[in-house]
Amino acid sequence: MIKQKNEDIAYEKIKRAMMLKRLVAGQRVTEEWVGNELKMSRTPIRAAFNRLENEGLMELVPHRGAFVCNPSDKELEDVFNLRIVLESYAAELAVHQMTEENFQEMDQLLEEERKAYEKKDYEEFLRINAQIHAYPARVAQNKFLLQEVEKLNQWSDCYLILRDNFYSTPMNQALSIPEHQGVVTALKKRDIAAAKKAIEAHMLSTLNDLSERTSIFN
Amino acid sequence: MIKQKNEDIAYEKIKRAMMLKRLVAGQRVTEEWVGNELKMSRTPIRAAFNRLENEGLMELVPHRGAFVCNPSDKELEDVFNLRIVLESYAAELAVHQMTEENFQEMDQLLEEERKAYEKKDYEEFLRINAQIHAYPARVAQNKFLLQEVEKLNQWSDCYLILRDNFYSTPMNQALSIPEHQGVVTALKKRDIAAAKKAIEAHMLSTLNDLSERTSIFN
DNA sequence: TTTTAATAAATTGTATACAATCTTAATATA
DNA sequence: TATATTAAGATTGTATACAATTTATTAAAA
Repeated sequence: MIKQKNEDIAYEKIKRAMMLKRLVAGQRVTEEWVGNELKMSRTPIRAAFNRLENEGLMELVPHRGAFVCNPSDKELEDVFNLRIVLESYAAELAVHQMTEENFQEMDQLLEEERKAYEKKDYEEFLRINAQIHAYPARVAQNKFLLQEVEKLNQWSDCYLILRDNFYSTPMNQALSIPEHQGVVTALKKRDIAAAKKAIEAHMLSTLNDLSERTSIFN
Repeated sequence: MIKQKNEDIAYEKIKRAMMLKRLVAGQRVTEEWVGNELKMSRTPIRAAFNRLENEGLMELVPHRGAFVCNPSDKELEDVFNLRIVLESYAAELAVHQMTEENFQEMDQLLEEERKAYEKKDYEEFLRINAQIHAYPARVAQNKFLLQEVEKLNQWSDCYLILRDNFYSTPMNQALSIPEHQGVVTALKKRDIAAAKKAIEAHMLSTLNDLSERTSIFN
């Protein structure tokens, strides 16, 4: 059992606070305040802030404080479009490398996703969702690609939640299960065109759902 | 004039030391040692190390030290292939947004690149090279895409230099000038297929040159 | 009243001291 | 000699004190 560093714990807890909306978009937080909340000194908090800034989840303003990111519609669109490009590329690389074992693992992830949905365990659902999206990049074994796919996925989760748009209702999760299934089916057929189409459709479906929810009448 | 933070200065200087091969691939460096060299305390050095690790230029091993990255052939290939994907996508987004002014700016960058080559100012050459590669992503105004394109470009530079493969001789720089020209020409014609082809060809030409130089007989 | 200047407060940026952890070397034991 | 144990050293990880910088407040002047 390796002991986790405080700066890692701080990073995780701040991100989780965003996911649970205990920190809201645009909110100002200071190193001292978070340090008191987490009962740590400012040193590890500072390291965590830097990491979060680098990942686009916080904005650091010198001598003023740190701010939880407040993503615009444009930024969300940009991220989703980039995810389409990267995950499609990952699928292209992976499609001829996937073994029977890989397909079994993907099926199991889909199964676990379904269970998490039924249990209404949204944090678990998001965790598995991230694994599914990153799976082709993992098979492709391009670590730079994998890192970026995982990072953008995390961005998406935080952004959507901070904007109150997603996973607040379980409806959207229900939809994504068959869409994930569709991607896996295409990969099994080694049909890269179909896989890309399914990835793009799934990503846009998520994004569109978002646009609807953004309406003030929802 | 905004005063730069020590952690930013440290970050820049460490990266520059890599570019000038004062730090070599795999070399071990400690926070204390770098702090003494740069006449700073460990605090800003530590922040710089974290940033460099996040960008893949260093590897941090708890309680053992930090190591300058030692990229493998596979990693270099992976990065260049990813750059093809991202810069092609950027070109696709930018191709119909580029104005006459944009084209003039690109031409000017090409001109400056030529001058830097003639002056044998390699640091300047690399700086302009980075601007040229990032230009379409900048026009596309997807800040996530731009950030990633710039980051991968920097990786490439450091990796190539750490492996003694590039820009040690001016030959490779001479080659890339007409290749850059080719990309710009295609963009001017709004010919996205040609632009993508030119981008891919340029990237692979750089990578191939690398493979040749990797031979122990060179 | 509005603008300007000076001062105080808040916050980050940095240095330093100390604690925890890992590595290495020395020592003891089989 | 080989292996296990222990201790010492080196290095990062964390807390804290202080410096530098920015913002907010107050007071003064126009």
